[in-house]
Amino acid sequence: MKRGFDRMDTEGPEIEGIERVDNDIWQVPLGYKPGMRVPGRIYLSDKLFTNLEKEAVDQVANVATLPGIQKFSMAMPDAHVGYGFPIGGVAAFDAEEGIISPGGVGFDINCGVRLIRSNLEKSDVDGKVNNLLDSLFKAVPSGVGSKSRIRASESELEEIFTNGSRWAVEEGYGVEADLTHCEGEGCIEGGDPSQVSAKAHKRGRPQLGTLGSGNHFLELQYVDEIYDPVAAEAFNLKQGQLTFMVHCGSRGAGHQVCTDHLRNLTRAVEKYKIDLPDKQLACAPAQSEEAQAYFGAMASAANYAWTNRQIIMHHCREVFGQQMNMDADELGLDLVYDVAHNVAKLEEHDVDGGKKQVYVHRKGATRSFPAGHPDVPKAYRAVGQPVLIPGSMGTPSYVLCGKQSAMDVSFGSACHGAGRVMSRSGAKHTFRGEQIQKDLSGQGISVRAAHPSVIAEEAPGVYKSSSEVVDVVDRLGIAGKVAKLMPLGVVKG
DNA sequence: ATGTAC
Repeated sequence: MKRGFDRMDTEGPEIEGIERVDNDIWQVPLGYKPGMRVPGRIYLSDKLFTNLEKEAVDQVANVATLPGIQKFSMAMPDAHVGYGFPIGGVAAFDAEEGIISPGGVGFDINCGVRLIRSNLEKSDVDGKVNNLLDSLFKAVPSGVGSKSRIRASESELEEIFTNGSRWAVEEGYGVEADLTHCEGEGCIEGGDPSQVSAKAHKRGRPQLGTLGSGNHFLELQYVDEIYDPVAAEAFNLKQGQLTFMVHCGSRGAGHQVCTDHLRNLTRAVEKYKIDLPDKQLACAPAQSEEAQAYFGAMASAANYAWTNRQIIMHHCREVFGQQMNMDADELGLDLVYDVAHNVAKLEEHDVDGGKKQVYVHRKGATRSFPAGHPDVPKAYRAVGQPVLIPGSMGTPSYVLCGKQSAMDVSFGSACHGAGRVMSRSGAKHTFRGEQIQKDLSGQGISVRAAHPSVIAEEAPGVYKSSSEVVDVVDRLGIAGKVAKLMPLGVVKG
């Protein structure tokens, strides 16, 4: 196997000081680093353990030192090193005594995934995949700095930042059911456009309905396997069915929000005299002006991301209509669900035998609420929320459903994807985009990309096995496998 | 992830 050149590729068989406490559960004990207020927990199989970076474990321990952290500083099986907090990290902080930190959310605020089902079967697109991909590639601007034809006015942008994807539906980019089939109905309450800088407004205005770059994609897929027939029926999924996935985030607007507020919260660390093991953990007391300003801006960026995915989905539906020569009812391109992978949310959880309000930071982690939870859409209340896990390019994606254990062990959270094992720079040295594209084509998977280098950076070999990651959360009962989706064609940013 | 460094 080809290998890259940087430390992310080194296989570390032993990480001193961490302990296995159960199958797939590793503990970072209080003594691992000074100042830890709670232990760390890393949910990981033996096999994935060989890819675990020591620096990611150190980050789990660093997060455990933050004021007001509850139960454990956690990392999902797809964890790897991130800015301050690990990607794949989950941490909940007391809403009164705790902190809020942009590092716990990441730069791509509400990077997330939506899944669309259809009345079509795989065979219905035989010989049409390439035309569909070409049209999708044209309909959704992609790549770094891409812009759309939509120009939201200042008042429209403020509405999007405040209320999320409802604006898009009211403007005709979708239907009411798209909102009820979306995490939080496409909105985090508390979005505050006045905390979003003029620069972030300016970057966001021309980017509604654009895909972006990196691991973001549009994917034509089919249901290859059903694991849980009851949940699959609730989600309106069946064997052989054509599905469609959108993976993207808040583009330049979210990035700018993170940049702006990191600067502000770095100053707040001194003001509130918070002792940090790593400057990248910049944060402020949850109820402070600075933390609430960040939260309002972060919620705005999250709302922008949901609107972005809503508009992208609408344009893709139009493409399907034209290419398949079918109307909306015939196509049945209904939104199954949309999940955020990078957000902080104010939620109620059971802690120490009582209910508590906490700011749950999920950075590369999916909410995974179980059956019966009031925040699960009514249509899915009997089985749990859909948990959408995109594969890396050319590998399967998974649909899971939220399970009760998630509420007990991970503040209602599960993994979010495969997780990188090689950096982008390593990947560009190791792979050539044209060759990867050819290899995938040989497997029956067509790829379109804004630039070949993106294909190299996102080559299947730079990610862990999504199947292995998903199996860990399934075994732990954090989320249960419902269906496996295989790619037919991909549009990369 | 990102007007891919300020």
